[in-house]
Amino acid sequence: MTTPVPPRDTYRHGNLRHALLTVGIALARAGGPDAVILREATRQAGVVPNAAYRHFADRQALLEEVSARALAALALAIEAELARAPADADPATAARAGLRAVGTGYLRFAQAEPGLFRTAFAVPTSLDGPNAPPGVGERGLTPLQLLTTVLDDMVAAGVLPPERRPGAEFLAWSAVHGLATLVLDGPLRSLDQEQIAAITQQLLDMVERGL
Amino acid sequence: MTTPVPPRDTYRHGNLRHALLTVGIALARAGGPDAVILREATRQAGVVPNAAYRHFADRQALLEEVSARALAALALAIEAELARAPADADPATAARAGLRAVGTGYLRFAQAEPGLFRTAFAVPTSLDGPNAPPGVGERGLTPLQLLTTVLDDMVAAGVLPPERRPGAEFLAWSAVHGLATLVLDGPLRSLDQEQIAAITQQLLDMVERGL
DNA sequence: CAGATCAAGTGGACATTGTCTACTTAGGCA
DNA sequence: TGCCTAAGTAGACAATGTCCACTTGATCTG
Repeated sequence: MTTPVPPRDTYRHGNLRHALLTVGIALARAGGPDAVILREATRQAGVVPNAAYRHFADRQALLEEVSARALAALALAIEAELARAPADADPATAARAGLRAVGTGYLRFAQAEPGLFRTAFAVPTSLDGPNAPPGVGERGLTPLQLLTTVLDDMVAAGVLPPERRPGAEFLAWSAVHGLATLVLDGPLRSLDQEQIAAITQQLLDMVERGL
Repeated sequence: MTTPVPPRDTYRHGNLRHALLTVGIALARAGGPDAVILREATRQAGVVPNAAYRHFADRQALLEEVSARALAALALAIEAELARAPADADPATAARAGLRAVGTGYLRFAQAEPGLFRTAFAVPTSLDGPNAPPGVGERGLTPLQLLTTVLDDMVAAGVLPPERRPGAEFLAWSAVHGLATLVLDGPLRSLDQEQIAAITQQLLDMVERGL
């Protein structure tokens, strides 16, 4: 796995921070958060281990940045699914489709990029709050914000009673995130893609009905 | 953290395997799966690191055993909550209460024992299948089996339409497990116990309505 | 009851990782 | 032209998991 890199001829690397991030993402993609090894990253960047400390306080700092990128990738996947949602004339139908799109995008991403998905949630402080900036997609929204938007649309379309709106994002998120976990690391690990797609629909039915 | 232990006077430890398991559980309790350090366990058992290899193939094997015990603790917590459920005369009400009890017990345990909870799900192959035995509570059932039972009761009581029964355990589980994750490591980390209790009720409402 | 056997512990070693404290190099500004 | 300083390098340390060879002594046999 230690891809050897042609020795630099310049003393300066040029863009080590970016290089470490790129390698870090690749490592996370391939093996999840634990695979983000500082020394391995510097190795692949063609640099001595300590050089990393000029750009990141420690391994944790690198991991947090990588995690933020992973979260951004998730946001992008959700946005893509949202864009694919049928532009129904009926706002109620459209709003419901939006919620399903968010859930579907979330779960698709978890399956397609398990390493990144795990990495996105490996660092506790990377979902909201003060350090949100990097974890966003093209619209500049985090996954949570995308979900929030869709739920607001549902209230506006009269599909979700306003008194049930507060906290609804966490209920929907719990369901979808939980399923992702069970599918990735839990007892549903051995299901094939069709089965997962089926249970995803079932879950989204439950959420839609129950919210 | 390295509690020194009085030096043994016997060459044989007597019950090293059990001792390592006990220490391992304590470590997991205090710091989650990553805190289950093989060397630390042997240290606290008053034994040289390699001695562990007479009882466990490697660190992973120890972790798996500890994980199974953690799962058993979770099963116990659920059973306790189930036992506390009001023995209603109406089977429909009782069945619904059962489902809520399972969810409540699950989430209470996650809050009360975050280290054990994380450890229970740290090893992918410890929920079901061939290696189930150790992960059970007093009734000899795993958490999943407890949930399954409650759902069957709901069908029997006419609270859950039979056609919605297949796969229902994974839907309910997803929701509850997802919330536990969000509360433990996600954006709901900063909620106090009351707020968590409130959102738990909301989530269980959703599940009950949506299943 | 002497002695062999063999599971259970010990000792020492190795590679890997994160991280610390100097030291060196060279890009860009005075 | 020459210095300042950010960016890399060198070398070291402690910790971890794990391997191999050696020792110890409880138990089972002749």
